[in-house]
Amino acid sequence: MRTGLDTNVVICRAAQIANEVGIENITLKMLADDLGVKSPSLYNHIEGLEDLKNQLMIYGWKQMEQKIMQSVIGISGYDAIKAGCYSFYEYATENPGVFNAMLWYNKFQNSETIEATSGLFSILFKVTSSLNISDENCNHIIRTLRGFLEGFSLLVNNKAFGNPISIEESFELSLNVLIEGIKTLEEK
Amino acid sequence: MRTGLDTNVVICRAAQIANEVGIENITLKMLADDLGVKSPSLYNHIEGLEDLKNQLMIYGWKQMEQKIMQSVIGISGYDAIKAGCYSFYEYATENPGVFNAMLWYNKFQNSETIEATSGLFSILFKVTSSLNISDENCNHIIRTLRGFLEGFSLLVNNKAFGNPISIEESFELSLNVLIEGIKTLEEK
DNA sequence: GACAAAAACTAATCGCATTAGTTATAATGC
DNA sequence: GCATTATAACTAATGCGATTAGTTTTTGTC
Repeated sequence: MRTGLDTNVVICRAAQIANEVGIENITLKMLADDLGVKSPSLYNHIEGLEDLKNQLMIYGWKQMEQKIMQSVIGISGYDAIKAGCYSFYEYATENPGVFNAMLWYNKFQNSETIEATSGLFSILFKVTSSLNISDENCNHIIRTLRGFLEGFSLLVNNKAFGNPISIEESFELSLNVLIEGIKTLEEK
Repeated sequence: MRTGLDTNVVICRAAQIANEVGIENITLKMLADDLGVKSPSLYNHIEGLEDLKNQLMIYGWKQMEQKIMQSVIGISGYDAIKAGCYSFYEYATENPGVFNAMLWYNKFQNSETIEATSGLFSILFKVTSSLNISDENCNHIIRTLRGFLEGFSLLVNNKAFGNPISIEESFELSLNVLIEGIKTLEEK
């Protein structure tokens, strides 16, 4: 029987499953069953489990890039930073499994990985460059934001925030704190 | 032959191995071989692989708590925040495998997990409470800092920072940005 | 309609986690 | 010192999922 799979379908379905069960629990058997196929058949489309996770990572970064890019259109300065950060956070928390893959395999390793995130960086750099801040400090700030966004999103996904105060408020306040801090780097 | 293992020895050795090969690559066989024992024997000391990783998480949080606590003795205010953050960062980057376990299993789930991190929070809360900031905002700020520290450390461990500017400088600047931002929350 | 390529399949291998049941060693009570 | 008991190791066996090899079936092309 010919099911008509291709790599794209496999990755997309895997993304959904990863979001449901967590990237660490996904198996090829599970994915194959879901697609109505035996697990060895998947090897026609992917190279194995590791490859699948890698592709999920790239898939995620590309999707996130799209989302952030769109959210930033037509705005600039700190508003743009805020909008971009919100998009990041939303994507990360709406797609926890894929986001974990993005974090886990977030190594600066091969050209494909670099390509997957380079678009995102160029957006960030364009946005921060419009402020009165030196290029070098822009690079530092991008790292600050990446760190915060990845860490905060991971904590939310892990339900690591125990006490009952609002997570949304924490995120909003965090962004304000960061932005106020960044303002002190502006050169007059 | 009686090797004289106990749970503590097993966890400590596992921590070292995790730091060397990564938490996702550790196997009971590897650990057993290293300890000069067959893998079923480990079940006398731990309940299985999942249990091991959980215990590594708790082990890590306790160690980090010690380190942070000591680094904060005798200082207060923003200096204490900075010192604590540096301790976090150092522990996380010097113990990448254990730190990954800490992140992975960082769910707010059972009493043991809560206990493992509660000491850390009470330190953080004491430090932030000495500032002129409302309790609610202190809680938000702690989340901000947690997010940043976990995310930044993870990025460093994953070697995710491609461009050649100094990571140490980025960390230092990030802390300054955060602190300047936090200052704007002070009530006069 | 014949042929080549692609995509599915079945069967088999391998490694590791885990369980069951056994043996040996240490610790305890007498 | 000796019997008893608990503990920690062992061997043997099971099971599951990833992966590989080799086969069959389908699809598209000439």
